[in-house]
Amino acid sequence: MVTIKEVAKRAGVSASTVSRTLSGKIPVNEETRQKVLQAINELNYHPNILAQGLKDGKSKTLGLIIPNVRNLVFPAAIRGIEDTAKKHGYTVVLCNTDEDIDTEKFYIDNLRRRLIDGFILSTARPGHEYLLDLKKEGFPMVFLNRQLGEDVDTVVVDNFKGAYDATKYMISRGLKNIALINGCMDIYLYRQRFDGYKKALEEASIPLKEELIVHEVYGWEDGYQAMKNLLEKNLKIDGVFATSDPKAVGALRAIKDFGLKVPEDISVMGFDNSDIAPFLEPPLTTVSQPFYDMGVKACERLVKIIEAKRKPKAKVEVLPVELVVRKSVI
Amino acid sequence: MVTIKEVAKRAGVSASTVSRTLSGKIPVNEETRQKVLQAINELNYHPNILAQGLKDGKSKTLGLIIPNVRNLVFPAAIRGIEDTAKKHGYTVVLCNTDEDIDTEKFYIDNLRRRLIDGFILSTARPGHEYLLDLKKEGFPMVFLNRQLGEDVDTVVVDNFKGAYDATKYMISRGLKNIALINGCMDIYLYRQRFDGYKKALEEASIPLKEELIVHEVYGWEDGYQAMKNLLEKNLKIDGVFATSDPKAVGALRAIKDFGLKVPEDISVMGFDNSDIAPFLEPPLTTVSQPFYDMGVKACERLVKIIEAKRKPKAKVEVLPVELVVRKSVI
DNA sequence: CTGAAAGCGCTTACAG
DNA sequence: CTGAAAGCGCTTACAG
Repeated sequence: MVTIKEVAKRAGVSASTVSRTLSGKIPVNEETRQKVLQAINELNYHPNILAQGLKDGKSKTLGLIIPNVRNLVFPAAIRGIEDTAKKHGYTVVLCNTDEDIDTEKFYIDNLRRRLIDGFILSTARPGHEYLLDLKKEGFPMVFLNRQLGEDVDTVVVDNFKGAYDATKYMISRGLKNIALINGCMDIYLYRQRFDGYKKALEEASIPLKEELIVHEVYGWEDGYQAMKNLLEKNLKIDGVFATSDPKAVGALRAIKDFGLKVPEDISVMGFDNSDIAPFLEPPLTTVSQPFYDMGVKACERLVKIIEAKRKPKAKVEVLPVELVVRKSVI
Repeated sequence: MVTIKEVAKRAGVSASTVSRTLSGKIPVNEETRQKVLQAINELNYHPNILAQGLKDGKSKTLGLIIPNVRNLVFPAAIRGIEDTAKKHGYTVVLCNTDEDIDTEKFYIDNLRRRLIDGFILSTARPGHEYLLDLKKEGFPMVFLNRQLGEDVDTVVVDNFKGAYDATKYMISRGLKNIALINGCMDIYLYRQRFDGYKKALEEASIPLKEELIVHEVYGWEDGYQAMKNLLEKNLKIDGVFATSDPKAVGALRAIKDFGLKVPEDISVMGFDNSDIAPFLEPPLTTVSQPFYDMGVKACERLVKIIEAKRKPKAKVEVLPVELVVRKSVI
């Protein structure tokens, strides 16, 4: 690669001058500026971004830490982040942790050694409080989808309302025995979704039935298993609210494999509105999360924090969700 | 962050000695080695990876360039790449090009300025021959899924055989009027899949019907549209081979929306065996590609090239595919 | 075996 | 406005 020295030589100036005409922050005589620009062009010079950053410890790189790209919800968010990062001259490193805290720590440590400028994390949950210290150290960071208090910038969705609306809708359709297939209760968003579900039942004076509720379900396979178990218990169930689309996909399959019809026998409600939802059979009624936008917002925020002279106060941004009615609820 | 100087000071040695005990390539007196190690521990020192690389122009970073993470086929491959990169101490930067060559060039240029050590690209097609020059320059690079001649290391799947087996299977099930919903013919893998389809028909003495073939279809929406058009023409069709799962997903939906049944009225064959395939309705019969493994293989190969003293000769690795029979073909 | 020096490719006070 | 020097955090010939 062509270096600044070669450009300097060709233009007959010092490296400092080349650097200055490039940065534009310090005035350079128009005539020499032209000479430098010409040399840059002739040599097709592109400054080494890493070397540029060495001095002030920046790398123009962002770390994105998620549980697993293979989870349906992430690709859209990743796209939002990546598109936004690109716009601001940043590059993004993708890290999968499988929810393992040691892997997460490994990545954080590793990326810091690469002078990473900031992190977007979708892995926050109890036990990950050390992230708050990182933040206190002044390290730029935003939480996406997951949250852990108010001290870190966060982009989430109104999970309570989403679940509440979803459940209320199911009730309005005459459903009375609505099972819940939920995720880990120590992840805040699943607790909120659980609360939304409870609240809607409560308002309709429908008693909560413990035997219809299953937590700690993760992904399609698990969703399939959870639904199957529920079905085999021969409980009275006319609907199931799966608090994520993957779980709904699994539940759908289990219900059909059990010989029942959706939504005639059992209605299914999802949460996410992932790309696949309209193509499922029946097309999935679900709660839409603006994943791409969440990615954009999170990334915009992170860049703002990184580039701010004075760090802004953390804020939790709650984006709206929307019930998308298709055919899986009667 | 703690620097090498601070460690040197604490251990009462020079920075050189710290560097040497860390690299282990040059002998250090056991006693001083211990002192250094202790200082490193006490200060919790982690060398700056970027600074380490500046000297020899390495960054321990890989660039992964794909059309779009939102395409169902990529997440698994990304996981394979990322897991493998991690194992070798590399980090991976994800770039989406939407098949736009200028975006691709932008990324390549940008990443080179970051001393990227090599690329994995899933975007090769006619018009991207400039990549071959990059390779000739000695730049480490491997193609994944897509190929462009024999001069670049490539990891692909036996696309011809996959399509041939798929079509042959459909024929063996008694299907005679098998439509083809295919991708861009200038992408080699789609040409191969087309060839496999043709060959199977030929062997069964079934004439190729141009009106049953549609190329240039990309993704679910497009797949839906293509199938709809086919259906509206009132052609005799008893099966459709969609050369990717997303297209199959769209076709499935279109057939059902048209009031027909799969597979009773029309059989559907996919290609990919993406995670969603078993959960579709009916569960999709398709050709399985080992995406995760392909990612692993591509990354292993890239690391090998990067770290080799003498660059090995390029080789095209063709992994086997497998027909996965489920319920969408009669 | 070990230290001082030079260098990787930049940027930025410091002089002038 | 411009150049020479110092420095970012490392590594690696070069001496000893």
